Amino acid sequence: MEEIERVAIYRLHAQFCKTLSDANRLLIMAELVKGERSVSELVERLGLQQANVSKHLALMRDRGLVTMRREGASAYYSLSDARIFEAIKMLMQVQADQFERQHNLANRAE
Amino acid sequence: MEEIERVAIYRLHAQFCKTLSDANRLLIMAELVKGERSVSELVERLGLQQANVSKHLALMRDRGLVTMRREGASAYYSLSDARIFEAIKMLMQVQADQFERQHNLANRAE
DNA sequence: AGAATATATAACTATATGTTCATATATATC
DNA sequence: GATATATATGAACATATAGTTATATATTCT
Repeated sequence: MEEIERVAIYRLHAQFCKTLSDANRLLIMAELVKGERSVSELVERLGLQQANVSKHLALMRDRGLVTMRREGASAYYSLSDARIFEAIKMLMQVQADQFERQHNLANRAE
Repeated sequence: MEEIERVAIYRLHAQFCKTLSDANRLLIMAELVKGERSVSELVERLGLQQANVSKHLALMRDRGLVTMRREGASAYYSLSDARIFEAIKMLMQVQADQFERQHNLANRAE
């Protein structure tokens, strides 16, 4: 693989990862992993502004993390691929393990 | 789990994910997954500025993604947990699959 | 001690991003 | 067709972040 192509791929993937790097978007995904939700359901459950939720969803849709289904005036969103939340969980576990390790070290130091 | 705590956890995790959301940092991690590297090795292989690499490494170290070992004047970095790159690979695969799916749809439409 | 090498950091600039408010668009209901 | 409801979007602002240049710190070698 050429170096230029390689860099381009990582640039693209960085943008994909950037979509995971906002707390509100992670909360939205944690909600969607339970099942399909409409915008207003997300607004109500997460206590965010409607415009804010719509914007996050538009971004996530652009980048292929969620899909949308229209039903009347409502828009129902779902995760496009279960592995996305699998990866998130895996990373959260790494972080949790590190936190615990640090905690143990701190205790042993007392 | 309380809602406030839940949000705090996702905020922390978002910061962790944010560390994955830069192309140069992903390139650094792709290099480190092959094995320990010094700063100058990374600078040479990736063609980035030394100050830039040092900054990214400092950030990654702060957030627990890499560990550092000093040897003389050199600093050797490695990934702190193999699962980090596993998660990255998983997400890249999701993206690759989506790309392929879109490509197939485009071909079928011709 | 002084020079050379390796890494880190501070200051600065440019750019990207999240949030909010206001408004637009689309669908359903009367 | 007018009104209400659901969602999307544009403008504006504040903030965060990446990259660069210059410099500081630390270590090795002579």
